Amino acid sequence: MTGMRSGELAEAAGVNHQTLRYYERRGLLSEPERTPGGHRLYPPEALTVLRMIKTAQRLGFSLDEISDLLDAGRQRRGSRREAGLQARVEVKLAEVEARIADLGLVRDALRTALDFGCEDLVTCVYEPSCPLPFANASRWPR
Amino acid sequence: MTGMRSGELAEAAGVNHQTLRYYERRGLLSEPERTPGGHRLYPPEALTVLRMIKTAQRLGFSLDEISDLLDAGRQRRGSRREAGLQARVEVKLAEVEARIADLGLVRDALRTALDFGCEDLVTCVYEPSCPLPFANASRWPR
DNA sequence: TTGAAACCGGTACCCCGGTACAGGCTTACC
DNA sequence: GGTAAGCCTGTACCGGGGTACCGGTTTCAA
Repeated sequence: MTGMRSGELAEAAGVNHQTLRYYERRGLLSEPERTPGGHRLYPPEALTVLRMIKTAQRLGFSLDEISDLLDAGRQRRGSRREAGLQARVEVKLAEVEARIADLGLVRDALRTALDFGCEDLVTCVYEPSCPLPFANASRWPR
Repeated sequence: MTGMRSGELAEAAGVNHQTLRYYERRGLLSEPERTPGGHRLYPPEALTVLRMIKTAQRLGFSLDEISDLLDAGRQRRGSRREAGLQARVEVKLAEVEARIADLGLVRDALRTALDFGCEDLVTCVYEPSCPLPFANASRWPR
């Protein structure tokens, strides 16, 4: 009866020990063996799964998406069923690129505000020459 | 007794009418006049403030930060106190640039996963040649 | 005058990814 | 066998930015 205790695994993976139970509830981490007294005993694979989860999170996948990814992987290794990692990565890549493009616009607007020397949003919004993107803000008199 | 009704303002600003009360509670929108019956009557400035809020949110500021920004602006117009918008924009610009850089790494990792043709994270993590950044993931035998 | 639409305050709930706490049991070591 | 550290379950809470529902009141136009 070997395996890692929950605290040990949490430490190795660099997560809070409560997170392990949370992932178990969410179905990301499968239920491990128990000692006769009911304490969890994780196999080494659990650490691998945790690292995968963290990597995927880092790549922008939500826990729900990661759950799908893991399930899809488990399916695939049995039957020849639909893979999808490639397809999902493509989708996520497009999302990330869109987000980068959008943040680029934000960055430009912030730089503009610096260059222009904006000192107060309330004044700026009344200032026709202020280049900040006040969407649809017709600038009121007074 | 003129002014916009709450539904009118919400519509004009493109926000949910509940959001107006929420912003009022958070101190972003000051309490407007009321009709004798207690209905809110907003001055046109309220729409301006809402557009400023939305613009600032778009630039990456949180509602707390926006609240500060608005307060700072109000202070400044009275006394010569505390400038701040420039400084805060600088900080926010740095944050946005850091986020862009980080997302650039994520994008690269996703592209790598596509190029490499990764089909399954569980397999990949055992595959020494897989280039995905499984941080600290020593690859287990079996 | 009547009736629908709009508005009121209060409170509860949503998503997301966890984190904390309470009260009790198990394990490990001396 | 004692005791401290570690673990168990269940439940509640965090933050950020809202959104929904309720029962009751006000407004406005026909």
